[in-house]
Amino acid sequence: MAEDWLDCPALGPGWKRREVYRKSGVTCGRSDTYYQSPTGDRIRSKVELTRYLGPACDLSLFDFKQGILCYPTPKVQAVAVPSKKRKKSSRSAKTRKRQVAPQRTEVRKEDPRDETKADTDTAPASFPAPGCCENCGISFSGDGTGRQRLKTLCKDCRAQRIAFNREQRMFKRVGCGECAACRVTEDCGACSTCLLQLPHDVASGLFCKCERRRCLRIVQRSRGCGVCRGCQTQEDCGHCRVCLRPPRPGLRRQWRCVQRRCLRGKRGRHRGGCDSKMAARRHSRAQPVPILPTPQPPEPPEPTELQPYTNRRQNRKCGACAACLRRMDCGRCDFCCDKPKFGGSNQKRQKCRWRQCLQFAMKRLLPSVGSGSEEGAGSPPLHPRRKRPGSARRPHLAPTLKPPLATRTARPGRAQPLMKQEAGASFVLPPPGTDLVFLREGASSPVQVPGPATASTEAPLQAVDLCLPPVKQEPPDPEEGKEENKDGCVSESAPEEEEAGGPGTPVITEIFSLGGTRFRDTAVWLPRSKDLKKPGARKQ
DNA sequence: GCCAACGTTGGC
DNA sequence: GCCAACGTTGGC
Repeated sequence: MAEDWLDCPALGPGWKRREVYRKSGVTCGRSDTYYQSPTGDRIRSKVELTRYLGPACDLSLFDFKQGILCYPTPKVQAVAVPSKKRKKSSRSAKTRKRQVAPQRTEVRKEDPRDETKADTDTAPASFPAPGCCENCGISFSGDGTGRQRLKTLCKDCRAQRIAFNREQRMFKRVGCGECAACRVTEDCGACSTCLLQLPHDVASGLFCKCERRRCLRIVQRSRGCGVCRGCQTQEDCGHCRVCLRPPRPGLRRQWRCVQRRCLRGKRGRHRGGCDSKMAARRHSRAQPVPILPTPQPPEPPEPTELQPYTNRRQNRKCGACAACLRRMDCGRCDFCCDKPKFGGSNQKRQKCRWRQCLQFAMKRLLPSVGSGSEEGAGSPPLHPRRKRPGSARRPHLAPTLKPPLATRTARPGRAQPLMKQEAGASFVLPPPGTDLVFLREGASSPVQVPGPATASTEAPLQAVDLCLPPVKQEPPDPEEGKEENKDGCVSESAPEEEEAGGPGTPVITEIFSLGGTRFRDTAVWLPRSKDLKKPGARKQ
């Protein structure tokens, strides 16, 4: 990837340009031109470039597609080039940039202020000295990679890390083929995976193998590899953002010093597992596994298809639910805030949470829900923005569409059957300006608004008006109890992750969007929804 | 497993 | 040309 970037002297030193030809789709062959600033920012259009450089830069002579100046007058040179050169050393350029994108929080390492002040609030303190590899410590010059997390590694270490990760994924998918576990050919029939009859979807990368057949070469994260620089560091550095972070009252989690985090992965995996959840499940299996009372065999996953756009892209819109019918971005959710039109930095690039199709989200969560019975589920979208005649299904489903998601995330016996029962009817449109989420009493999860008949006749449904701005009310730290309380291990996650999914995120869509795998969060806010009908009830 | 980041593509 | 947002990937 980095090899594709070519210097673009027209914009000044450090600017790079890349031309990418679309390899598939209806626009196959079309080329897109991207630029990369000396600080690593990606620019996709002339508008963005103008926005990036600020109004002082006159780009009228700059041919964005070609990356050249039509008239190499000193005007553009005088403005564009020096301004970018100064960007590293002057404050004005950066200030200008922030005026354009006020929410941009990325901190560029070249800012000399970073060198003079220990700005651990903004600067990623995990970065070693500028230009030094986090792993081996050698100094290296950036090669233009856009990945922030890879920027801390030199080329060799990065390649090593990526190769290692790929290998681990492969082990998770198909195993090494050599270890004892991989040589086991039959399921044990007694582990939780076998008992739950989770689909053994090896080909799609799902980790639903019988626990005794999981590759032994999968590295467990919670221990560390023990050999990398991070693992071998014995003492906290005392100056990273974790060490400098003042203790927060009530926050039980402890963070591992940035300099002591494993740089590879973790070693010494438990037998047959790759993550803490699996480990927890195995731990709970220490006692003889009781014979479950005839577990309900999961319904065979039906084909979960909204209308695909293309071979590669899938239509995520049913066109009928309230979210699909919503025309305007809320402008408040995190995805909206990320959008350039709202002043964001365009990093997440996701649809407004309030506009993310509920039907699609349901299907992602519960693939068997409403299939075939709901317009939008098996029929073409009502308002297909992206249609692709004759498009074929993807060869395999996207990871978030895979069946075990439901069995993994849904609360067994409660939410899933309920949602199965109710999906399939059309949605009730909320009154203009409002978004309604219906909650069935006793349900462990929010239920999409069912059809009018169901909604009106089937008591007791409760409508919770989430009038905009639908702001998550003081969400309990989802991190707490998620990692820390599981085993008391010191988490390696960065402190800022606590603020993930910050305020302003619509509750319902946060659960359903982005993979729709936050069912666990329903446990967090469900009681709150109950509280709504019981004023005075204790807030969780 | 989950999420953030971002490459990529559809369509206006 | 530009934007919206889908889909993949690296990291935690």
